[in-house]
Amino acid sequence: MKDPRFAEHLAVFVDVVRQGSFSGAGRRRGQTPSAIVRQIDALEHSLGVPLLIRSTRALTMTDAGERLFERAQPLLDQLTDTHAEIAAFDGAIAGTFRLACFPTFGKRYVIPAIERVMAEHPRLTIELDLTERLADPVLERLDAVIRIGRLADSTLIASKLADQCRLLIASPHYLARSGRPGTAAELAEHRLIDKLHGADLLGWSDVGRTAGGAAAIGPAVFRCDDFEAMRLAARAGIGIAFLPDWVIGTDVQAGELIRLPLEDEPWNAEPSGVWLLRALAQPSARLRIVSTALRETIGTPPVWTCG
Amino acid sequence: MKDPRFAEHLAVFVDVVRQGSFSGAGRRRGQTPSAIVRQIDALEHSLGVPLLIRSTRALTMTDAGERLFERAQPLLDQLTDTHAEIAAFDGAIAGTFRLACFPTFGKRYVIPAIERVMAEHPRLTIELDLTERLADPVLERLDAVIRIGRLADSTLIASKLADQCRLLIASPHYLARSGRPGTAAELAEHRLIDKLHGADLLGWSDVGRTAGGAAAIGPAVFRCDDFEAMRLAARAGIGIAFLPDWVIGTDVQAGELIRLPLEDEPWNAEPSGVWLLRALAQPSARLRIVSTALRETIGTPPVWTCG
DNA sequence: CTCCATCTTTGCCAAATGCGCAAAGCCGTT
DNA sequence: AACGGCTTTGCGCATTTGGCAAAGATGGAG
Repeated sequence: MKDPRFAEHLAVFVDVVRQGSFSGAGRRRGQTPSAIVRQIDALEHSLGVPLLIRSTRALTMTDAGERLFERAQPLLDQLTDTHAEIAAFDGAIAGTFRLACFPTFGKRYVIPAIERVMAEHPRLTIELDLTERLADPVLERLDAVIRIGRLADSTLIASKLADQCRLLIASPHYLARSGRPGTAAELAEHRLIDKLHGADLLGWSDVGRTAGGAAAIGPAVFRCDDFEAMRLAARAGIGIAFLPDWVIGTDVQAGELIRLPLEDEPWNAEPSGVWLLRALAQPSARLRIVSTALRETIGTPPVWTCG
Repeated sequence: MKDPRFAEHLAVFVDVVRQGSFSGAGRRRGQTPSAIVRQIDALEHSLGVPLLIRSTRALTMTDAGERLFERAQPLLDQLTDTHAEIAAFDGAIAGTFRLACFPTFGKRYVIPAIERVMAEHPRLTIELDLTERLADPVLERLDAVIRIGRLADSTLIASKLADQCRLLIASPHYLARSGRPGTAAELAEHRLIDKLHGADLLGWSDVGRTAGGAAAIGPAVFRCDDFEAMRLAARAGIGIAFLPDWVIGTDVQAGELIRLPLEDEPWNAEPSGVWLLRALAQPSARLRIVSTALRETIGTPPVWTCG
């Protein structure tokens, strides 16, 4: 075909129509409006007919554009399905797998899992994005992201890697020195370790809220954006921390940190977990292998679980 | 989809399988084997599985490759058909139309036709390749080529623009000075005008062959690769020329050149013509417009026809 | 009516990509 | 063993792509 980039530009065109603007499509794709405009110009030039009638506030399709839009989605779906079908072959795993997750989880569990996968599949390469942000697999062209906590509704497909709980914990010598709180209200008299710029799914507000009445939170004397640092601060006796069990579960098991199960921990009443999220319905062979390795590394029940 | 170039590389993959080698696919596409290899590498990397088992003599597909090959052709056909369907909308003609033809034909008939088309469609742009070569529309990414004479079988789709004949002609004063040959054999005693590096479909050998026995060809005293120059040489009385009627038809009509219909011109026994050839089954809107303009410029019967 | 926010467009330029070239090595045939 | 034609890959260069910034358009809010 004369225009090898036809399918590529077609997908851009569909995004423009769906989003209603070049700017919207650009945000969706992580590109500037000028880049989008140029790709649509290339498509129109290749076809020799205009597809869109533009103004700065309204974008409408021509007859040709409407016809193309009708035809485009099934075509793009078939391309996507075919890509996924072939990518699911696992005779010989190669290529790049891109994953985003929280830094602490990544260092603790993902890297060990991936070490093993790469040993077994030398031609596989990994790009691991350790970030506190909620990465978007579609926008950032990731194969998967690991999300922790409760999931917001989205078009992403989730598979559960493990359960998780959030634990109130302190070191034994902190408790010996400052007393052991018996209720959530008593936390007001204690020194707390807080997350500096945490994601929405973590934070003391859950403890305050589920204990009833006004949040009874004491002063945060140590704030940091890194789970690992918070764990070390807790072990050092700086204060009481509120952390996921995958961060401190093994310290609790070892007696280095003491769990404070105040009021039966209502913040764990609803199920919560560690999830692997992907955009495509059909998992690629790489994703299945990485998923399996993660589950094996995490264990069943997870290695961080406290009785 | 993660790989925007998937469809593009898919088409390359299909060519590689069809041609049986990277080198063959490269020749088909006008690219070097290294460029083809890289595109296949990109495809395999994107899919994460090998598609081809390579050696320097044999290229075989893996299971994944076979499956992809099965799926690819219908997909690529649908893309091509969709492109063609949309390109056939002629609400507003724009884009580039690429055409190749012989220089003399181009200057005499194509440029006047295209002048008119571009006046009517200001957003249309034309790339006109005036060449003595037989241009390949697929390889050179042309919308169409004009071929003259009898057509070799090919996958190209031909529509006839006009009939053509080849004529033996000389100027009146050449004939007055050198005598008028009555048979093909008598040409041996005359001075001839020949084409320097002509294409297969033109040349004195046809005159010699159809007149029976050994070719009775006189000395070529003027050789040139340009039809227009040959026409001017004939008018100047340099010798006898053997040219298509679209080159010298109007000179014969005006009496400036005399047609020599030796032995009922057996070289015109089989039909011959001027053809517009394209690669795609469905003509684009641009092609229809250019085709119509060419027919109108050439006329019915052609303006060059001699009674 | 004015202002503002957000859009599209386009020239310019930097960054990224793709490809040709050339060389090395492989492989089947002669 | 030699040869022809293949694949592969490093390198350099040309081309393409896309971000930036500025200009102008447009609808809604005040």
